[in-house]
Amino acid sequence: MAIVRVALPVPLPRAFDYLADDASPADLGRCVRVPFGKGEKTGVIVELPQDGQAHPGTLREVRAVLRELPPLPPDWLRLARFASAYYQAPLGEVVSASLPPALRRAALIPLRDPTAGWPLVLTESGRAMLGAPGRAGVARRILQCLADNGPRTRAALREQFAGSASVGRAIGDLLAAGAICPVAPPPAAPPDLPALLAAQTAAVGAIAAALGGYAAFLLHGVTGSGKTEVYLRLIDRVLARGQQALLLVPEIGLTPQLEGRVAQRFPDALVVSLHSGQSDGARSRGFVQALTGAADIVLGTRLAVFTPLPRLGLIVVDEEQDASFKQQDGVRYSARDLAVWRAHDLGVPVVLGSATPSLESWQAARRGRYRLIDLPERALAAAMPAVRLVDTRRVKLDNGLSPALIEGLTARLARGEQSLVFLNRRGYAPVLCCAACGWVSACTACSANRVYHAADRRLRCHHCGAEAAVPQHCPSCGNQDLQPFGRGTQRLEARLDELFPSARVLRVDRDAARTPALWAQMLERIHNHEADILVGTQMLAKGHDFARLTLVGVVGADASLFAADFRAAERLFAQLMQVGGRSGRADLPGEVLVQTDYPHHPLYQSLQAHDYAGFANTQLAERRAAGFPPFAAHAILRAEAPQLAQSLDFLRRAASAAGPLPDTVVFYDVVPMRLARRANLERAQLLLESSSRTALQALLAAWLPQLYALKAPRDLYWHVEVDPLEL
DNA sequence: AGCACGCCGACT
DNA sequence: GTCGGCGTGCTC
Repeated sequence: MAIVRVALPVPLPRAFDYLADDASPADLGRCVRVPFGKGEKTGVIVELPQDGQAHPGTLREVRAVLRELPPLPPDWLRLARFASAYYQAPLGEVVSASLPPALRRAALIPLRDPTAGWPLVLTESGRAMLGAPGRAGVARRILQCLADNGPRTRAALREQFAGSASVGRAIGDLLAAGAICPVAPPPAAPPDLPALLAAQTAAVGAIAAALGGYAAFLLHGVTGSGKTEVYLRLIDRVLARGQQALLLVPEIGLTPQLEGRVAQRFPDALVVSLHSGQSDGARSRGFVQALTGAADIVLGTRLAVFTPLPRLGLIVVDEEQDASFKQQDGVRYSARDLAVWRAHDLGVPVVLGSATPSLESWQAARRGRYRLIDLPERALAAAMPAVRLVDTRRVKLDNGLSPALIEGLTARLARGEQSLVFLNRRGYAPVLCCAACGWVSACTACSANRVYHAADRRLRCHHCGAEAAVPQHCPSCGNQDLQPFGRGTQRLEARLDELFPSARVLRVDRDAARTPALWAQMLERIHNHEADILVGTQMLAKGHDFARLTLVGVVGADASLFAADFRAAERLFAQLMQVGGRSGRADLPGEVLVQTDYPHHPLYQSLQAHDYAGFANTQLAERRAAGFPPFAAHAILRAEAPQLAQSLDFLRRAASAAGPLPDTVVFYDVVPMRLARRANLERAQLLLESSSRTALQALLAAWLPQLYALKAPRDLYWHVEVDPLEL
């Protein structure tokens, strides 16, 4: 009787052994259903131990092995193992975080839909995971129609299939699977007609020459320099070699155009999208298509780095500096770093693309660990936008708007062009105050203030989501005079409406674009020029081409200039470059107005000169002097509990459990977190720093078992984060 | 994480 | 006399 070692989705730092009468080495990487405690769980066979190990005679038997799907390939298991070891997370947790939810829960009764050719797996509830037969039928007809007539939008498909009851849901499936596009794709620039820039050609050549072996490239190209075109050309080469390509993007929901562009560019390839916003079925289908090798291109967010790809030939990480590549709960991995490891492990090239690379990647390029490729010019003859710094110390601001910005907006309106006012703070005002007694709209569950939302007259905590109606009078002293303090997008929107009564002002933030449908609708309105002035946050900064947008006004950027976080400047620079890049992308020249009290600050000076390298090198010098990443490695142990004392106590005991420290590793003091209380939990942390990543890893590996052994209250949660982005 | 077992307060 | 609080311990 063979023994299999199974990784299970439980927060225990070990795998579990089971008996399996017919298991063979071919079952390594297969999903299994096993008894666990009182119940049953689905896991993955990660090893076939030769002996019975520590539990002879006490092993229970595997209930079922899913043999109808190919096993997860060995390189996938290596990746999961590495992530587990590096991020100090149980292998079972990594494995279950990598599997689509439906596959994790699947009762492992495989079927095959002979007509669609899609493997189906029945879930426990009896629902077919990859779409019920009725829906699959409709979906097939839609796909056939697409094949016959070329890409269609959702609206066009609705019209064509009017009367079919399940067409809406089938379209939803297809959208979620990335087979069709929610927004009409922009007319593709004919790939050969404005010919490629010389720099693009060189980039494609250099990277393509490396196909077939490991090489890491940092593709540094300003917004609009044509990085995407380089990726597409490379993918083309990869497909020609009979291989699969993996393209990781920050937030796929924000860039539906890319899905359309990829699908349109490779009509004969199977393009699969993977992101957390998808339905179970769609995600599972994409995962299975990748695993079987049916998918040619996988386009996905951070979780897609774990997609099994038997023919993988190239990994691309677009906007590699983006913080959303870092998983912030559960297994706290960096998809970008795992992508590099995976490429190295598999012997394929990896391309990290960015206009403003992370300082980690920039330093790696300076040291020659990554090969730097520059795309210095904007493609399509569009010039870089002119950046103007508006000194706000000597001018009177109108609700935060400088005369220069108001003038700029007026001029754009007169010319029929679009403007964007960027303010990274949603709501009307960040806090409501009582003028008489000093009461502020504090959150009862967090150490933060609740934001005043004028649109629905609510006070809302942006950290825990708690909300309440705006009080009629001060809850503390009864005074009726409650003042909004500070500025958010809603307040700017209101003022712009007053200032420009004839303009169509459109606010685009997470509140206004709550759902994907609303967001898509807003994008459509912007593209159709049904808005003159956009007021937006972050959301609007990423990867959108708005042809008639020629002015970007930046308001309130100074706030992050002197923030305590040592990465604040890096993030601000990237954000401003990114949002500035929205200006003037087509034939119209663009302008960026940055309002600031510190026009001579080096960050703004570099921004004005479009000098990323200058900024990055200055920052790196400071980081080196301070002994911060990338010249040191960080890890954080965090604890949260109802009482701060419990969290602090746990961390102090954890620190002593580590015993005497090697002199390469420093433990900082146990401190409450910056936002100490969140959702009624008191949080504290312990920062570890080392000049040697290896030493830090060794210490963590030895320390973790001690942490698991520590006694802690039932309601205390702790986790380790390796390479944290925020301290 | 679930889910047991296991000892101390307010109820039919 | 029981139902139920959550403290401690285990899951191949």
